[in-house]
Amino acid sequence: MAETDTETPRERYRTQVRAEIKERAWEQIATAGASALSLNAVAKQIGMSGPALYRYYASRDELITELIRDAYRSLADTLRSASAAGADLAALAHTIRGWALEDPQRYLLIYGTPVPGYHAPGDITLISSEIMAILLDACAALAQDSPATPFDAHLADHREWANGHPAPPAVLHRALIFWTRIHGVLSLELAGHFTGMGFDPALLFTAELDRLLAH
Amino acid sequence: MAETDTETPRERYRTQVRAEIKERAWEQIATAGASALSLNAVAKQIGMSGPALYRYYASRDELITELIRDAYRSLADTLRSASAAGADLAALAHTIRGWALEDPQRYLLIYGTPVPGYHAPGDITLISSEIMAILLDACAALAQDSPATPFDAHLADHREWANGHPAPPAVLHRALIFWTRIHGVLSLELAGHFTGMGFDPALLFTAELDRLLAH
DNA sequence: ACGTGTTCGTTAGAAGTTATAACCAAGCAG
DNA sequence: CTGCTTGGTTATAACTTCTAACGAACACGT
Repeated sequence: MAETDTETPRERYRTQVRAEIKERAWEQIATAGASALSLNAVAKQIGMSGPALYRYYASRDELITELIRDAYRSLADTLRSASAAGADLAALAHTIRGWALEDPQRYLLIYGTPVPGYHAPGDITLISSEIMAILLDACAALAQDSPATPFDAHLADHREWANGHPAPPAVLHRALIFWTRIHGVLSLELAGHFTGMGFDPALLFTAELDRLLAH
Repeated sequence: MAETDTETPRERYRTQVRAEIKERAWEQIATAGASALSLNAVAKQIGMSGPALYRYYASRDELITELIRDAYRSLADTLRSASAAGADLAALAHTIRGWALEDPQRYLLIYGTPVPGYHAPGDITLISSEIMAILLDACAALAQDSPATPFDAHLADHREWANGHPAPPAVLHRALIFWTRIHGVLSLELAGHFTGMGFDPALLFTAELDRLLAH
């Protein structure tokens, strides 16, 4: 392990502390949710008192934004490496579910209820479109003959979000419903709305995935 | 308007104040989300100072639970009256969407990210199953020939959640995917994940609904 | 090797929050 | 009219985020 050594010890220390802060923050979020994240508690767990933490993050919101960014980054990386390993759309779906179950609050931090005023910084929407690009590729690789719907026509005129991806409207449509259906089952499962209903959420998930791939 | 007059003026006043508290609480939630609901702010808006509010709700959580209950109640009532007016599954879907867009935070309060520890009291799950019953009825009314899936077989053995509804497994399955798909599109729309993508969420919603009804 | 200046941590404090305790006034009943 | 229940008040405790002021430790240029 050599180089990238233009790091002063000060900078090394700083990034390490920032990492530990995020570490502890994730622990809190995992057990109590993002709304219960307390900077004070994080600071005390690390062993420094309260306001010291503001040397590393300007505000609670900035820390949370960083966590959201990391979560997106993690999902994008996971999907990209799965895709590079030859995963098809079905495999990607299971990859997403596995990633979500690994840390439900991390998924919910991204796709859960946002605070009404919040606007993600630009680089985050960039990662989000990286994810979308992977999904679009996987959908495009799937040769399928869906009848053209009115919404397909609408998408032909509104494809900015595809970021120049050359897929035909039907593929764009497929990527969207892949997203919404996966999220529909997954978010209800993670939010606990299936608990006590008796059936196995995993089976519902794969059943829904099968339907998506069938038609 | 007569009777049910076994109400003492004290009780009348009490229920009226409780109603106003909820009123103001909804206003706050609608603009800033449930996590930003402040009992103090609500109390001041009503004109009484802070702790007076604890005569009416034992805690912030109790107030929020009551709001969740009211939200469920409102959705169930809306669906029931729509159903009574002859609405089919498609109409119910649009009813749900209309209800959600009317006050997005109200929908998200029910189906959004929960706090990890939270368990809804029994009477709320009761309302929830009332909603499910309406959906099951609407799905049962729709004669459809879906090929039996493995998940259908699983549902045949795990139908407790249907609360004794006599629908066959395929109908149970249809009700579930109706729920998850509607929620998938709707929650992403309400959370703002479609903003800036260019297409019209309403068209995606109806397209997804059409697919659901087609197969 | 020695100032100097940036950085990091501390404590103090302001302005919030939920929630409890103690107290007082007003309403309702015997 | 006496008293009890109820609804409001203020004071306080224990939190929260976040700013300010100060001190110490470190890195760097001379």
